[in-house]
Amino acid sequence: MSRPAAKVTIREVAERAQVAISTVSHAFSGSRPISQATRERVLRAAAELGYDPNPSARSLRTGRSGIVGLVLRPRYAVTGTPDRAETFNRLVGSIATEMLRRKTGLIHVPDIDDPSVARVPMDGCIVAHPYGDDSVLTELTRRGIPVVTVEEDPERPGFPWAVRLDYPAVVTALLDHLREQGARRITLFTGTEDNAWNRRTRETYLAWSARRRRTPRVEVLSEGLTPDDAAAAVRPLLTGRSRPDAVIIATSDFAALVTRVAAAEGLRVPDDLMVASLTDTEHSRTASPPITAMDLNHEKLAEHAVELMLARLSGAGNPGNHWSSPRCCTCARPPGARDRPGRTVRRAGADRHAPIVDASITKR
Amino acid sequence: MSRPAAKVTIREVAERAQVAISTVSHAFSGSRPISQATRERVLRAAAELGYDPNPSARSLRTGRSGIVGLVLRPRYAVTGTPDRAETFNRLVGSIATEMLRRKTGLIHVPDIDDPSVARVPMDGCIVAHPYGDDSVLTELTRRGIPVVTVEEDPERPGFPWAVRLDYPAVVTALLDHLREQGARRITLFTGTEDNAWNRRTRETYLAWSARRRRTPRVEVLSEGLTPDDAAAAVRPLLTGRSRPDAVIIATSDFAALVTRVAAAEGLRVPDDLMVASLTDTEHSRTASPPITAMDLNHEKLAEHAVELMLARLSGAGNPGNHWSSPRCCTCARPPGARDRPGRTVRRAGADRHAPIVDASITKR
DNA sequence: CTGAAAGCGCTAACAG
DNA sequence: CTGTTAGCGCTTTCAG
Repeated sequence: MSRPAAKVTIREVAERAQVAISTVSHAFSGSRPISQATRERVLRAAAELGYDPNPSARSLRTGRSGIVGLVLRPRYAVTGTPDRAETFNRLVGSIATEMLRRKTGLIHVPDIDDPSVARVPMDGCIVAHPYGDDSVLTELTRRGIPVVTVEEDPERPGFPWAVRLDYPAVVTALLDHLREQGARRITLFTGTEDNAWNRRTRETYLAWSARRRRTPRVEVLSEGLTPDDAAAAVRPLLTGRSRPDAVIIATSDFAALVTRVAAAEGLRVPDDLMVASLTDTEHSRTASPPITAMDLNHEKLAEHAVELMLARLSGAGNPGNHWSSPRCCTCARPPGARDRPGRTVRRAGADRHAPIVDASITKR
Repeated sequence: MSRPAAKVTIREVAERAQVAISTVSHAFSGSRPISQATRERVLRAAAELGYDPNPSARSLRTGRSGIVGLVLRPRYAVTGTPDRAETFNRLVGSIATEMLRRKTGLIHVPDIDDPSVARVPMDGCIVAHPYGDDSVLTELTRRGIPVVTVEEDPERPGFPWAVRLDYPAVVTALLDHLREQGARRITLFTGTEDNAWNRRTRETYLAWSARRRRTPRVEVLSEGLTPDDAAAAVRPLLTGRSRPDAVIIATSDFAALVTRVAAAEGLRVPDDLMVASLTDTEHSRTASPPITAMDLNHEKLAEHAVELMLARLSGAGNPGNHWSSPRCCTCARPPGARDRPGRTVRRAGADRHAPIVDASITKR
């Protein structure tokens, strides 16, 4: 019982149970008929010795580890502000929880680009928020590791194993909301991270502006800026004769910062300046004055990404065929397509795509 | 370059480079002298073939995987309320971030008790918030896997590889704060989870009550209760002639709930009833009326747990000897001991213990 | 400095 | 139904 924890192998179990090692193996896996008597003898011997199968040996032999990797791409997600940490934590927590439910190991993959870092045994890998033409996707593909992404790599529009967010719908709703509140000149402060989040939101903003015959105004604000630098960059853009009466700021911590800058400039929020952000965090939820925010719905993204990964690993040839939970998704809609509110559009070939998750906006 | 991602082995690299496979191995590991010419030939062959060492084969051979496991014990942390999720996410996120910094793989271990679930290759395992006489600790120890815990198993007080929280100091501070605000009858609502959090806070409450010559009043509220059941259980205890003028409720979501129950009973918070919680979440931070809360300081716990784990894996015989970051810790203080504010106590043998992290309270 | 060979512990043919 | 055996891909002696 309280044996000194020496690692006991299948061979010792076989000896003690007086059977061949293959019998022990099969007694556990059930992959071939074993007489009741033998099975019991084996299991008892194993229990007495405290046998525990060596996962590396098993993986080496079978070629599978039963482990899924996770890589979170955004540079500023890990280091950085509490807001970024919150976003990171929410996604990681959701994926971990979902994997736990599925009783499958999830491993945070350390530095896939650094050759000096030890490789990790994974059957597949979830890559969250990839960049355009993402190098990690390239590398994993080269290694032959099946990948599922949370949000698409914007340079790989045809990649079918991506869970997408429906940006056009939600960003349009956000813009319409601001407009209904009286906004006439909306400036978008976008980030420098080249991912779907920045790209799609910008595209949607431009398309909306064109449709509404408004002059778009896009400013770039690096996610890596210090609060002071960000404030300094934003300040001159909030004043002057053509100043905006509403701003959309990608990162929520910068959004909170903008409200302070505005106050310092004598602008009242939201009367003189409405502020909205493209990610929802505690900051945006509790800011005073209030900040309207887009919720990326990490929990749903995670749930679907995990489901998609497991489907892919169990041999699904393409995402659509084996997809089982179209609940919150509009799977029929090809990426980029927009449908009218309340209307479901079905198109040929659409079932070859992974689902699109609905984001939402919280109006404040 | 864009080879069809067939897994290439060390043998093929050896063939292409016209060397023995052991030479290839050593060319990568640098564990024996290799001539410059051969090394280059090997590395080029590897690059051309897209060689990627098989981690399972390596682990099988070396006996180490370079991966650390993570198990989060509290039953209600994963499923359950948003508050629990936040607590879970914060801890998981912090540990993941810290492990990433250390370029070491972190794996969420699925269901260690369930024999049908595939084992996972880990060199060590971090167990967060273990129960008293925790079965997972027992099992891991039996398997000979080095363990570090976040908070101690209350039934294993001598276990040195535990990062502890300084409950006496912070809970006493919390009680003193309530008392200074005028609280005369403080009731503690404790949970049913048998872990350090519940035990230590209760002990401290009882000790404080004895010291202050107050009659302690402890009520038990299972963490698994639905909000409705929790409300129903709490309601009668808030009223009556000997009703408390302050309550400390372990879980913050129940704390928020108590404020609602109190309001429904016509009690004003905090005038008629002060409310404090033993964990800090967005709920407690933003509740109105305000909730004083204890912050478990997950980030620091995580940082220290990871550091301790890596120290243990690199052969540290005991925690104290290899401990390098006593910044926020009062390592000299044996578990349970209290020192006077602003005074550092050093005791013999204290360096054999892992650090004690300071929690804090946020007064609201 | 390099090669040959022995396994790490397990699974999956293939024989009985 | 059970036993024997050949490796999975790698590291590490031990010889040259």
